[in-house]
Amino acid sequence: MGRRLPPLISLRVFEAVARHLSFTKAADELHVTQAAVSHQVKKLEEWLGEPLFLRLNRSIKLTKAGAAYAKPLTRAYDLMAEATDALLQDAGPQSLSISTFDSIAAGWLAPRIKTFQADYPEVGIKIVTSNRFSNFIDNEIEAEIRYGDGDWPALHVTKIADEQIFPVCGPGLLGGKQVLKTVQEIGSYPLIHDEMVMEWADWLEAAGGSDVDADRGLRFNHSHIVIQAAINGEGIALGRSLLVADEITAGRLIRPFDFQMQSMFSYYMVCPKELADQVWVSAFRDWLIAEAQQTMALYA
Amino acid sequence: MGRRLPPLISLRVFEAVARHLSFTKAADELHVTQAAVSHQVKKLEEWLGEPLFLRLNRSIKLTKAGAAYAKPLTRAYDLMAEATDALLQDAGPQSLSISTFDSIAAGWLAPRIKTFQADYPEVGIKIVTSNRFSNFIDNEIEAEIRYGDGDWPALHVTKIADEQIFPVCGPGLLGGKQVLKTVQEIGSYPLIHDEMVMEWADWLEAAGGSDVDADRGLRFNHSHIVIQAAINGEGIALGRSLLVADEITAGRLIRPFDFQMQSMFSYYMVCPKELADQVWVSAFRDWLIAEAQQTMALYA
DNA sequence: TCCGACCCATAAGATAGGCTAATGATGACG
DNA sequence: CGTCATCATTAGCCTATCTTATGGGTCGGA
Repeated sequence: MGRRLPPLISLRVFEAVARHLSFTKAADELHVTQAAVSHQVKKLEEWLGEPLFLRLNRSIKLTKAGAAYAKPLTRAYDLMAEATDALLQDAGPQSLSISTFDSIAAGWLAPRIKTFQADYPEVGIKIVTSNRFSNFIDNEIEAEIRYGDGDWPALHVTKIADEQIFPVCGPGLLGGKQVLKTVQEIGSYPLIHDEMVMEWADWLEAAGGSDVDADRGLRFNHSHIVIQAAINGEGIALGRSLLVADEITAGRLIRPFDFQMQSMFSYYMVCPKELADQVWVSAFRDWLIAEAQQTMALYA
Repeated sequence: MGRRLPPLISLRVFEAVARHLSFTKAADELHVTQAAVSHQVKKLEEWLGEPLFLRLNRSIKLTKAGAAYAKPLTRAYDLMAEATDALLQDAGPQSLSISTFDSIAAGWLAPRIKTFQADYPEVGIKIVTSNRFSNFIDNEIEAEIRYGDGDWPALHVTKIADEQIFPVCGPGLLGGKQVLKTVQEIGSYPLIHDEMVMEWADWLEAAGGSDVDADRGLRFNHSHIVIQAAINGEGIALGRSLLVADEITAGRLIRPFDFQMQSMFSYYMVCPKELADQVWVSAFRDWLIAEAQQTMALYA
């Protein structure tokens, strides 16, 4: 006879519920829905043949049996978590190297990465910028943030965010006006072209301004420089939602016209398939998704 | 940030492997295949990004990290198991009432049940014999062992064993001979008919002895009495594999002719669906299956 | 007293993770 | 050397788990 243990997932869920005294809060902690928690608790109660919670109108209470049960479980899970942390700490100086393009690194990732570092101080994070995709062969990179169509069959791919394309310019450019009423007014200002994004002509057509002359102005192959030029008041550029978010929030860029068009490309995190579930890699992925969601909320 | 815990199933598997220092033995303990264990260990190692075992040729060794990890895990699972046992013990005098026909209770279940009791001394076991199926309405029965076709849609049904039908008789009946060479020789002895099993005529036809007169002899509606009559040398009866196993083992019955025919009915354990996963109910089910398998191994 | 907010339960359907079966690889042991 | 014992790997199935959507019940505020 081995040990007699209930279904482990149910146990874990029960323990979380017992700590929070709330199905909903436990669901948050475990990143599942309240319904899932309800199921698991019910399952455990049936397995034991014994109710663990009293369901009151707007709250729950542990039964006597439930309270007695929860205490050692909390202790057990603490032990596990401690042991896990200890192992992860000791397992040499862990490092996570992330590769991405300059523009993403400078315009979005670098300003945010410290919050990830704060959550996982034991991981050494290295950001490697490169303007070509990594092949992951030499094992020097664990993960890469890519802008593209998501079709990389040999790798583990997770979409981080879609991207919106819209005009941006320095706040002084419009001479007091904050917004343009018609697309056509864009024609009165110099344009800045970014070879990494769509053509102005395409955007203008989608926005209903195909009669505007789309060829005037400066042309760069680097989004970061485009953004700098726009901030400096050189003209109106097509901004990529993720890359201009901070400049807009800080007021260094404004959106003179609010039509936005979704790019055919998106941001993805990729990594070798065998690293997909590694704890730091997936922690980083979760963090990326959450940060991107927060950034993109600006454009909802 | 909640706790950082690996996939729980992988953890549990790892802990078992670490105790046994064997994937195969751990698989036995956990009632899964060796392949499943291999998968889970691999998964955990990938999650942690750290090997836990050294694979030697015919054995494994914990790595330093693995050994340090296993110890607190064992402690954690012990805590859980203790807490679970305590809860199950305290949760009032637990009882398990099992209903079944007289013949099964007397001929097979009763002589074996003490081994179940020994494994689970804290459960009060009650065997209720009845010659009709329980309706499970009054909640006085948790489970029932049925002989039939398995088609009870409102209940949780698990097959326990198929049944073989074959001739049995007391060892003295054949007057020194231990076996009969042909089916036809059965015609020289009195027959005992059991209304709960198939007709002798059907069995004889299947065995190639349709010319034997199948109507002679005593007729009972109770398998237990049929078996007693056979033991007493009253004639040859058709024995049900499960019910005559002990008598055969003890030498009180012999099989004069070794053709056996599978019954169209089997043994099933049924219980209300909501009790199917309750710990004692499923422990009993597991025990039943194991015992039946052992009994049926006689006839393989 | 009616409405909205908050909680947990339940049903139905989708999905992912775990399991199995089969087979391969490796080295030991007789 | 062949055989056995042990762990690894692959592919596919299946079931437990999760989600979405909904409902019922209660409390508090307008």
